[in-house]
Amino acid sequence: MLQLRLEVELSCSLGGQRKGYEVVSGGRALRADAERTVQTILEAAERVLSRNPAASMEQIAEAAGVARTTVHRRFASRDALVDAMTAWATRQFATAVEAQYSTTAPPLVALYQVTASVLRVKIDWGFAMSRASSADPEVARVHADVQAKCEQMFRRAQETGVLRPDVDVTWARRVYYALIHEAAQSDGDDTDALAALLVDTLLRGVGTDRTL
Amino acid sequence: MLQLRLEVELSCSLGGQRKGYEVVSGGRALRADAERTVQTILEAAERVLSRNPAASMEQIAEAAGVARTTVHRRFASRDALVDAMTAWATRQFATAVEAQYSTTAPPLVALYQVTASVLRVKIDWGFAMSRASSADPEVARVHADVQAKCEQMFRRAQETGVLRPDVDVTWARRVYYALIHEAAQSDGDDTDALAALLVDTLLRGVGTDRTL
DNA sequence: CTTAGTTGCAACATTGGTGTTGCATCTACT
DNA sequence: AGTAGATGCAACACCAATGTTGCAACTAAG
Repeated sequence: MLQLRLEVELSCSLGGQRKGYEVVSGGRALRADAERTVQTILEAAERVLSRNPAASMEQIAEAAGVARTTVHRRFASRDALVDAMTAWATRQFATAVEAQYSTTAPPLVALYQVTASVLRVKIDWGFAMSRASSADPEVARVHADVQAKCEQMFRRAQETGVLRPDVDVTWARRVYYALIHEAAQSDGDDTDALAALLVDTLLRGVGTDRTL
Repeated sequence: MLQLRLEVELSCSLGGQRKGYEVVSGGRALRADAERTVQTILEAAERVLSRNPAASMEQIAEAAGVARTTVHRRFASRDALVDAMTAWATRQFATAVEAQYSTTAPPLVALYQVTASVLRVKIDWGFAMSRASSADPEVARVHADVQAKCEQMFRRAQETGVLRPDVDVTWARRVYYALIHEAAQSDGDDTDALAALLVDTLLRGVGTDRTL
């Protein structure tokens, strides 16, 4: 809880916007309990929508333990709610990447650390993060930015001789994203082990060396 | 067109059911032009729903170039339409696998051929195929069946020394599926090259041999 | 304590999608 | 050519989800 509020302010200063989520109230500060309610709703929405993207506001409200009217009081519309989720998740995502990404660390170390960090976010905010093509230009910018960073990292890995020189960097990134998506569906909670498995698979594949 | 009808009959004999799609007409044979309309609708639905899963019947009908009422005449409900798509795609899928799968061919050859074959179906029927958890038990059976075949193939590959003995077969299959999903999003039409790239990535990864 | 903010509840209006029907027109098949 | 089947169109009923409002009860914060 405390951590969440911290992240809000952190990301607000990063994003340069007043509030991450689109609340109905046109800019007035929310009382502490209301702020908590907003978070509860966002988390419930993620939980419900990741299972059923067509779920109704009623189901989301129920999962959050609030009345449907409360949801509508905090989010102007269904779209606004989803946009808020996307914005929130995107900021978590950006924070996770920025905390681990480094152009100076050895590519392999950077890759492993970023992977573990991103996996944690992806597991909790899978639905919201899958909406990279959002109406919010800020969200699009962050995703494009991270994607660029990712390919840059792979290029550097290629120069260092970690990645094969004959593989297309874009393809490598797509494979990486696909593996993250798949790994995030796992049930265990050991994200470090998961990240290790993921990176190992990404680099070595599942075959023996003498293959082909 | 001709090929489509052929496949229908082929799969009907395989599946053991009267009709693949759930038409409204309770069992009467459709006139040839109506049969074509059904196909057109299924293809349009796939095209539209793969872009927007929440698209309306109106949009589907428009994409198919028919009136909305016609869609409702052929499919009892929205669910029935989607189920029909799933059933159809699943049969294409099963056919593609069965045509290429072999327990006698070298695992690597089998893997490559199945991949290319499945990719072709997946590119055209991505939405319908993503609905593996269908109400239709036949669909679930086929998917479970293919999945089992897949893991069996990987086990065999492990025994032959093509797959590393320390990788979990289930994980290998999940990675394989994830790569197919990702590769199917590509735009080019050279499925053979795509399959080659996919299998190469699956087995060798994107890293150099000396990695780790 | 006081007040402004928050919430639940009940009731309501609205809307977009779904599914149905009747009829006129057209067409595949015999 | 004749007929059963297929389609388009307009009109309708229906419903579930969305979004709104007023009010009473509660509570965080000064």
